Amino acid sequence: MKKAETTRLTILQKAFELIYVNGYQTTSIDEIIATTQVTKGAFYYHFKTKDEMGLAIINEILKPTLTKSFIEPLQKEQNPLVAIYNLMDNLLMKNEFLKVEYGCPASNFTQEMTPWNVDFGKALNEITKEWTEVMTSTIEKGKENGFIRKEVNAEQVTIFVLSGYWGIRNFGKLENNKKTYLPYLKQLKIYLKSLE
Amino acid sequence: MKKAETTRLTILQKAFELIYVNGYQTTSIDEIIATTQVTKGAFYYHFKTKDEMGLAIINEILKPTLTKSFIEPLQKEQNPLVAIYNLMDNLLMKNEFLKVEYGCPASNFTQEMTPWNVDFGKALNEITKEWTEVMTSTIEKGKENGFIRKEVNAEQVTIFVLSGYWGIRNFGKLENNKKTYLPYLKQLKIYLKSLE
DNA sequence: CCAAAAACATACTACTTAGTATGTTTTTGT
DNA sequence: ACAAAAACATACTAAGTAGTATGTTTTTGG
Repeated sequence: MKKAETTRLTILQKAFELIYVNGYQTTSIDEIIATTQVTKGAFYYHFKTKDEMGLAIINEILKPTLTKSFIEPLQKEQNPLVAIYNLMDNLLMKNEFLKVEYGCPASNFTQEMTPWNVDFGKALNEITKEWTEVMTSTIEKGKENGFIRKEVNAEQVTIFVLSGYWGIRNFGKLENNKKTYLPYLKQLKIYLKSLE
Repeated sequence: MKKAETTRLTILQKAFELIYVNGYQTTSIDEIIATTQVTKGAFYYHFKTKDEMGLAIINEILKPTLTKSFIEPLQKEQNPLVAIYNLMDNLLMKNEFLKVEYGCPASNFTQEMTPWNVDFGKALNEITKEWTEVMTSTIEKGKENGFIRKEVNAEQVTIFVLSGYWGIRNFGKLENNKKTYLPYLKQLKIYLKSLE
């Protein structure tokens, strides 16, 4: 990788972490360049504005990250009910990067940036769309393979499950303890079983 | 009401609306005193800091509001499954104050303020605790009255339902359309029916 | 009615913010 | 090797921020 590209990526990655912890508004450019050891000139050579950087973070950091940890696991299991439960269990209890006190980065961004920044909303919507589409088609396949009852509405279940995930992340922030996730996971398991 | 109390309440109410729409960080004191027609001297006579005002908003505006629209409806119905569904339907589809593009004020506050402000977290946690306790006991009563199966875990269901609500609020922000709520509500109904 | 306290008004400060102007250094293609 | 472009560095600006200093007006209790 070229050195200039490295600089750019360093900014995006460090800024992403800072924003995940502190929020977008409260993470200043000065803070970003201080922790990355990059000067202001370098920063503004790579990004015209702070929002351009924010968009780049969503598209170049958040999106591939979520694809890897949210989407791929769904495609590797044949039984979608098992896949969904294991995905949630991994995201909530085992993922090393996602911290209970900081919530879900995608959810944080959505909460903080929409509706007042249209571009952010669009970019985040694309990510969500990808996730819901994959989960929906996974469920559909599960119906064909006899894992799930035929009368189950795949899209409804997807939205229901995703909502639960985002919501329990919020709950975790409040309680600041992963134990909060346990009753959610238990009930999720029961709910998923009801779809068999 | 005394005039001074009126001033204080005006500040809290207008600030609450501004924060609901724009977020806490991006709502400045100057903006608040401009829209309330209250001078800076008056503002800082009533509140020592911005955060003191924020806390007052949570305790004096948000808390009673949520009690009225989130908790009381649960206590007026005997069948908890009907009560929960109608509550969600009202909050999502019919409530005039809550707008799809701005989400749920309690959720917004939680997302934006915790964990970096401990006092905010505590105050918000109390509100949530109240809601979950009422919903849990409502479900327990429903078990005794034969509306809900005995083996259902009330606390699990409460957390599951509340998570879904917060999550779908986030979804609504992304889509900026109340229609997003419909598949969630349909699936919620099915889920609740499975508890009978 | 009138002094003391409460309530409000105005002008200011110190600091932070995103962004710019104007450089210098490094890389790159020929 | 060397000019041109890319990449980075430093010092600055203008606008905003929360909060303060120092007043004036209004209310209140005796």
